[in-house]
Amino acid sequence: MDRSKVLASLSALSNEARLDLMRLLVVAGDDGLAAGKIGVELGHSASRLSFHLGILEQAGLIRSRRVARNVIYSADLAGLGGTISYLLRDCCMDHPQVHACCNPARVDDAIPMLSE
Amino acid sequence: MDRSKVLASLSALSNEARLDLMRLLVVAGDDGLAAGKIGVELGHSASRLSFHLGILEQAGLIRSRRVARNVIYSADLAGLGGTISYLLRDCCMDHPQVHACCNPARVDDAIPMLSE
DNA sequence: TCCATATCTCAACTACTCATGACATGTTGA
DNA sequence: TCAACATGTCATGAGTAGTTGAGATATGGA
Repeated sequence: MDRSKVLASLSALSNEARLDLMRLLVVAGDDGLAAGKIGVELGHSASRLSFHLGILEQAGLIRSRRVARNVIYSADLAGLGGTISYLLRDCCMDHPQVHACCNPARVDDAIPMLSE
Repeated sequence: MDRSKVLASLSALSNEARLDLMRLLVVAGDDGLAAGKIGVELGHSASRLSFHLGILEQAGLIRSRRVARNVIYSADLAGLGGTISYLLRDCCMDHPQVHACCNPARVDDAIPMLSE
């Protein structure tokens, strides 16, 4: 995953509406959700929703497919994972203290830290 | 870690200059680096550097301390870890496919995925 | 005290982000 | 074919981010 893509992903995730969108789509799983249903769920106008979905899709964090008259959106877990992975490896240099946070099963191996 | 803090962290990280800063400070370790040295290393003007350091510090991703006439900056690994942890847990709902990416030692346990 | 060094703050400007409403496009069923 | 529905695109305007250069503040040594 290249740097500009990671920057786009982080920028996409740094917005409350889009963070809500991501969570909703992760929960929805591979089946995804129709745009209209998402709008109702989150209380966004169609154009606002379309704007944010477009940013997430361009960042490679979600995917879309047309089914009849609906457009179904679903989370792209590889994109999400790739972004987090980049942060851990290329930005945090795989520092054990940072790694400990995302690997609950192995926290004891690492330096004591970060519970908030 | 609360949501607004995570949003601030993600926003802070979604900028090339600040991502460079973070990496530099993670590598520098607990000793940290003086602002002047960082500026030389990354080729930023003093005011530009101060601006970005301020954003990272406000987001809880770095810390500063004054030593003589220098201000020494160092990475706040707990802040960084907390942000990544939030993404994994509250946004990705601890999905195994996303988790796999940040736990090289246990990738085999998870669904095959994301190498790019 | 005075000067050089290190860093921060401020104003001004450009560029970008985001929300809104109007309109366009594409799809389905009568 | 036409109306209703689902979604996307566009123009606009407010607000915010980022860069620059000038100047302010703080520190240490002569």
